[in-house]
Amino acid sequence: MSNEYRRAREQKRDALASLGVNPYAVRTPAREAVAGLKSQFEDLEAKAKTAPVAAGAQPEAPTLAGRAVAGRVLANRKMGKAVFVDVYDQTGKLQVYLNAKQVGEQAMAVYDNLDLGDFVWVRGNVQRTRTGEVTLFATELKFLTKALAVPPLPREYKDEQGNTRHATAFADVEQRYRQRYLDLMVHGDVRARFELRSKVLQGIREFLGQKGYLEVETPMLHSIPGGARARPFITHHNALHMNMYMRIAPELYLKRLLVGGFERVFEINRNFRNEGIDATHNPEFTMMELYEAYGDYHSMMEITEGLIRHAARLVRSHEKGVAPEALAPADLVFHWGEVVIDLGQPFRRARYADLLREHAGVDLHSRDAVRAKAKELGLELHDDHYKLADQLLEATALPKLVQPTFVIDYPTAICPLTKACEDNPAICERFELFVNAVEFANAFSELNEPVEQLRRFEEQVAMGLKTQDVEAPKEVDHDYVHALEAGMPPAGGLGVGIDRLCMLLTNTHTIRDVLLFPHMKREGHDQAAGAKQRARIAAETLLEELTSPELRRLPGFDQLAKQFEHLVEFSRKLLGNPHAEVVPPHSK
RNA sequence: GAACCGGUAGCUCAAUGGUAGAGCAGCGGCCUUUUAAGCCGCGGGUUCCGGGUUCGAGUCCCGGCCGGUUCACCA
Repeated sequence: MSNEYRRAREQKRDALASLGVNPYAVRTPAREAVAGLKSQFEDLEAKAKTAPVAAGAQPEAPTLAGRAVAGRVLANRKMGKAVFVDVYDQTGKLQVYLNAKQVGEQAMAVYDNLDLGDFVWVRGNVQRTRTGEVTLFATELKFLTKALAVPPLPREYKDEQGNTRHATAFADVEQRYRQRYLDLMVHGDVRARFELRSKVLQGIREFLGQKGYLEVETPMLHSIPGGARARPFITHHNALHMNMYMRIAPELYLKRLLVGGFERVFEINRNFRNEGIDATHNPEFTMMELYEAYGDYHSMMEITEGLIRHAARLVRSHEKGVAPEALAPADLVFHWGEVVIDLGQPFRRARYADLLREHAGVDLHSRDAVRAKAKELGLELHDDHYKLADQLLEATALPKLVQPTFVIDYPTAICPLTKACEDNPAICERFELFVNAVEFANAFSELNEPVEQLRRFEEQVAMGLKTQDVEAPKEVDHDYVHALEAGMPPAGGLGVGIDRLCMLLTNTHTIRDVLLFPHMKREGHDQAAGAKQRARIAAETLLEELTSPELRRLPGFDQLAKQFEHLVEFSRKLLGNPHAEVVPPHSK
């Protein structure tokens, strides 16, 4: 039985309590980080080696006396009355030697109730053992926390050639995502990747801060979803009696700030899109968006390049343990799966229409040529000419874009928020950055003409209604148009997918590996249970709506209410007679 | 949404249709500088779930759940 393990640990927990030891200690005495302690010891050794020794005198073994560390015990080697345990903290592993003579009988009684996975604090003298391991010889032991579950054990060892090897522990990909805490506990490389992710974010904030950008937070709950083309998550605000949408993009709010007088703003936060999950998509993903008054898509290209390069520097500097200034140009070469990406080189710029001509052999504006080529390639034939052209570009040119490439000058027809080029209204000032065919950034010279913006919004809504497009906006954000009427300076705007950037900079091939807690289907929750849950929420929502006075006043309400009585009755049966769950919340 | 692959002890993995095993971890014992410590002994299983075929199913068949990969869709 799996309970066997837990039972043994519970018994030890109780044994600790009867020894007068709190198995979940409240306070931890002062301590040092393992890595710092180890390097201090090595410095001491280096000094001892060069220090002159008096003739005939025995050189003393270098010792750091009375030092303490705290961490999780993940290995236990018992050697008669001597014991070696490996204590891990965030910075590394330290071997600890325990012996009744030095640490005392009481502490050894505590040790007897120690399991792998428990947390301890130890104080003692740091020395090297005869086998060469830096070791803390404990004189004090304090028990900190009992782990009732058995941890998966890290297996790191030296092979015959003396190389450090890792044996697989906790290899089930699914469980590693679901129980990321165990994955992190066991896999140092996973922790390292998330440290690098933090560096990427730090790098971006640093870079933008230096350029005078203000970091802001705009709403995550929107009453009208906008700023991108995507299906939103819908939620409901009880007190306000209104539906709300998890934001699909912060764009329209950030541009309101330009109207308000901020000239450089950025936001790093999640966007939510109700779409499928795969190697490059998670329902919530982190986006950096910035807006620069008096900028345009040219200034956005410069800042994109600078930003990515700066983040890359910080990542490499952290990996190599050297200052960013000390990095060589070759350090900005990143291996990403099969390909090698040089982020030190200036990014290529290529016109949309030129790429289409080069790789598909067609003119962007020629309906017949685009359609014929798409047909030839067996693409789904979209009615909309420029959408079809976009698919054609995606199928032909994008896979060829391995090194960072700004694809510039998009057709205006597929860019509702972008300013058209002055000399050609069919083309607009937008770019997307591709690396190895993956979209990394999207930017444009922002459309700031209220009348034109309203026209495009209305066209989108009308088109969406006509084509039953679930992703098309359902409503025009009139307040945004009002904001533009108040006057927004010419501006450049940029969005960078942070998760994908982290994938590139950490040589990772699925977005789940750069997300601490990627979304997964619920376990042990079958379709029937899921359907019941949804039905209950639907019933509750409807019941709440029925209590609203506005609805009661509408003609036909009585009939609706009567019909609903039946629905409630059936619901009760269906949901297993949970009376309490289907009683109208405000019914009187 | 489709195809393929996978799910066995706490962890990593075995097991031609024929009594479900090993290493680590656990429990008991020996060992005072080990390090994937070692040695002796002992426990440990809803083989993802539900059906079916069979004298007999971890294994074969059908359905379902969860995951991975590729494709499609999406941006």
